Amino acid sequence: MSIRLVIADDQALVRGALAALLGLEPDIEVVAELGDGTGVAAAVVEHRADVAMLDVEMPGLDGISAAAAVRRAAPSCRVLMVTTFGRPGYLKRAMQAGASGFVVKDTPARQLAEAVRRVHQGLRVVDPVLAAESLTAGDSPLTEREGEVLKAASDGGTVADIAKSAMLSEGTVRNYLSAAMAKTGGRTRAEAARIAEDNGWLL
Amino acid sequence: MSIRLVIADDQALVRGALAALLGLEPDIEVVAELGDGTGVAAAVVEHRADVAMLDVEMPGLDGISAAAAVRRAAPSCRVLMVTTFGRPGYLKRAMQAGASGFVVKDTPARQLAEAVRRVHQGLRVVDPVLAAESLTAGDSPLTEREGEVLKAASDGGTVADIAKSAMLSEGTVRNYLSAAMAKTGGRTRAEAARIAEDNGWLL
DNA sequence: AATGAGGGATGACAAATGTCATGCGCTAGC
DNA sequence: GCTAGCGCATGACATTTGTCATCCCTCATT
Repeated sequence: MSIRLVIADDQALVRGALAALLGLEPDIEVVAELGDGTGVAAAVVEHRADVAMLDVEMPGLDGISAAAAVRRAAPSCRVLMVTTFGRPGYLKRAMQAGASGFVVKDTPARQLAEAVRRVHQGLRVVDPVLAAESLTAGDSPLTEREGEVLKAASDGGTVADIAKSAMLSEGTVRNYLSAAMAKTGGRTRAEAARIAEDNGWLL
Repeated sequence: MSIRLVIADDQALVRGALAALLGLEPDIEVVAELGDGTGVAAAVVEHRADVAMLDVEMPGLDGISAAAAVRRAAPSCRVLMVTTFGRPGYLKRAMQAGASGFVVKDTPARQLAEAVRRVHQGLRVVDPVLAAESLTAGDSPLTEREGEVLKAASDGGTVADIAKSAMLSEGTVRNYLSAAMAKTGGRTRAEAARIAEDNGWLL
């Protein structure tokens, strides 16, 4: 009985290539390919998938939320996250969302099928380096609002822009940015945003 | 006689998956896989490759420079760029560096093998949407120094940081940033950096 | 020889940003 | 019932940015 696998990744080329790679394995069957997170849970149910392989960065519903949706809709289906960026915060939140495994896209291709099998057997698959990082830097020190404001700041607008988009006064925005800078250790809002981004604290 | 292909992409999983996908084609033979740009030209020569498939974003030598190196070392080898980001400036510079094709990673997987074949036959393969964009926004309006400074600014440091890293006075840095903001249309240096980045003007 | 573009710099000024103290209301924990 | 933390806001203040005029030097074009 082969493992029924659903693959979601926004880059069609990568998605197709991963499907081709895993389709070569005799014990794995790719039953669905998706380009965003919105339809994943439904596809898992429809195809009675055993494992869902999800990218974290996706348009529509992000991989973390999609993982949670899958767990709710089909508790027997395991989730394996596959991501470009090995961000501590992503790992932590993926696990909290019910993922069983977390691999970065620069692990050797040979290990991928093995990761799928392990996850299918109920084991956890986590990059050890990332797991260690996640222990020290995993939790976001930012409050929800601080995160929101910092995220709004990350594409370079002025305080006035951020205030408008977050429905806050300019002074409040500056206060949140100041707090975020203190907590992240950044000396400008841009630096703070970059640090938070790298740690997977934004989304 | 099958097409001898060299693949370079920094993400091992993607690289392996692409190799698997293309390896399924009867007329394509993957003769080498690289994780960065530095060894590409040598590998092309060593394996007498017909086509080199290069990612733009790579550690060490970036894909554009690697393309130029390949053309110098083996003029008969065609270059197909494969990239995550469809940035007009990348396309333009890739073509100037001697690439024959440019596809983004969210084109359907089926078309990839076809793109390789077309490139091998001496045809050009370019996403039409991107080609159009490249006509309007392709050329960087920034001077070399402006680009350098903007790039240095893009990870969020202060003017003092940038001045130190570029060996310039703070006033000069501010002048360059000001010029870059005027040319890109950004209202802050962060926005200018984002715009330049999106257009493929930095690197 | 003159022109213009780019690299580099200074100084002055206005606007934006970052810091801090302070205030109020709300909710959760002790 | 008190305290602490968070959301939200003001106002004042010092710094940092961004803008502009102006200068010098070099190199390529005309």
